[in-house]
Amino acid sequence: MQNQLVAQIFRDIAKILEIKDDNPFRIRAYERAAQNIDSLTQNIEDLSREDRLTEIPGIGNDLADKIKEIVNTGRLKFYEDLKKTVPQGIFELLNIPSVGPKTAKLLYSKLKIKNIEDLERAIENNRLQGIFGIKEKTIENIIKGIELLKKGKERLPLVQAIQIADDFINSLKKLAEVKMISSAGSLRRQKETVRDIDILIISNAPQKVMDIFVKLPPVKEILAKGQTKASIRTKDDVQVDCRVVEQKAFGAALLYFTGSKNFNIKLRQLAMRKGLKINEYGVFRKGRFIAGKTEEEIFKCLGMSYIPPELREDTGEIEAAQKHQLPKIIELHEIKGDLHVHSKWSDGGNSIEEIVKACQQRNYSYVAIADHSQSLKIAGGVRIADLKKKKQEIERLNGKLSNFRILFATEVDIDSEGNLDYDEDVLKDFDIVIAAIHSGFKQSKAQLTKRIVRACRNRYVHIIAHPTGRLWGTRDAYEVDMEEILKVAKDTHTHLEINAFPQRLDLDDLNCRKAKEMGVKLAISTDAHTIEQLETIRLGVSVGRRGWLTKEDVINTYPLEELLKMIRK
DNA sequence: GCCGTTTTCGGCCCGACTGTTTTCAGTCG
Repeated sequence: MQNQLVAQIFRDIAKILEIKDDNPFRIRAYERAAQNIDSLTQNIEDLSREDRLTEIPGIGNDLADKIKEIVNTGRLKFYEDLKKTVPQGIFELLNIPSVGPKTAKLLYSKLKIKNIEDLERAIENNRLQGIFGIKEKTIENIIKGIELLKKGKERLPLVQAIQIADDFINSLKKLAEVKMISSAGSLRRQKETVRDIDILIISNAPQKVMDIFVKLPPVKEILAKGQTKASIRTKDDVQVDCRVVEQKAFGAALLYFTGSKNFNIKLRQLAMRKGLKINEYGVFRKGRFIAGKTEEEIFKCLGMSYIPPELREDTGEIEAAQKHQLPKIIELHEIKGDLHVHSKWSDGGNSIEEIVKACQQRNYSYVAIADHSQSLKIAGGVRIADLKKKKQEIERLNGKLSNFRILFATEVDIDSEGNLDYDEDVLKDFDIVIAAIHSGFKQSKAQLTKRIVRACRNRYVHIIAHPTGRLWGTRDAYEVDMEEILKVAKDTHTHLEINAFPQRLDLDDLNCRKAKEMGVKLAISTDAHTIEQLETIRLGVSVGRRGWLTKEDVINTYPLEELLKMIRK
């Protein structure tokens, strides 16, 4: 899969062209191409071979030829020549907040600064003073920017971002001046990680709201503060942007502030062709305000269906909405049960009875108690001798329940060869068998793929849990051939899991979409080890929504009887 | 460099905030 390589080369080209002060539209063309290739669900090699590259939005004849060259030879002459025209490492400067292409170029042309180390030395030796266009404040901002970059603040996992945003929103919505408040940006789009937090407020007293916002307890530093917009940095170094508009612009502002950037550009272009102008204050025809209070009315006046925030990435949703062919993506309330919950029988914190109660409170009609298998001793894997007792307990509890069913399940370990940790005559007794890899992550891509494929081929395995094994901040996804796994999953009628555990969220949105296209149905499960964690199901649903899944694509939206029929191999 | 329900050429989203060059360029989202 060379998609990433191609996207990276195009991104680098865009940066070089930026420094060279090339045509900004040409630069954006490379950036847009890179982004669209990144969100592609197909292999770019396949598209190249089939001569279908120009079907990718933002790819014309020129870029198609460049992609072909990369795919066929692993390199691009244009890129290599271009690289020679700027000093190596100068892109590094663009990573510093407040330093853009103009400043980077200035620093190089005047002082021969070509990386961060050079820049730091120049600042120490007061060599920046006296450069045309650079004064005290700019130097200060560069120093701050370098500091920030060095802290290496990565993107924030969604679950943490939600927490921080909620803290701000809860403090602000108490104010009499705040009429309405909403998160926006990538948080509202429910991206798995976000870079900063965006908050939109409706108020008639913007200045007052701003004053209070920048003085809230978590605020460490004010980055910018104007009439209607302010940015701060929290004590944990998270940037929070706040924007205040008046009520009649709420929808327009929410739309603009939610993004994504490419989505906004596409939508505004489309409006332009209809003789309309969209900005964050509304939709205008010949300068006259015609819509803006709600997002719904804006989509309507563009002649398209409402696009949920999770889909706003310019990956085909706009075209689908114009034809009124957007799928009706899954909603939280459509989940009828959790298919991956751990109990005290292995390393979970709650008894089956407690789990059932919590699930009933969530209006579920079933839950699969999927404890670890025997070899996973560190996680209290259930010995074969104890399985019978566990099953008896479940049967006893089921006897007392009406309108709810506990499923006897296991999360059986896949060993380094792809063998399962229980024999088939044990597996056949479970209502649901989930198979998962818990060790040997460093094996080759081929071997890891083979292990999962073998598990899929087992006639008792219904679901593959957390198929790429990533643990956010701890472990990268292990490398597997997802295409191959999806093919086998389809052939063997096996389902893949979206694991809603906040550090996993895997399968990710892109692979979900790919799974759907290939006809593989998914399960959205929490892998909860305590009943509190059942709540994380909403994160899993968000991943599914971003992956264009409808309730029909997700097996645990079906009533119990249908579910059991559906998973039969 | 892409793209077309005005266009195969001539456009390309739009605005806030900051710092510095007193009318605007640079950066950001």
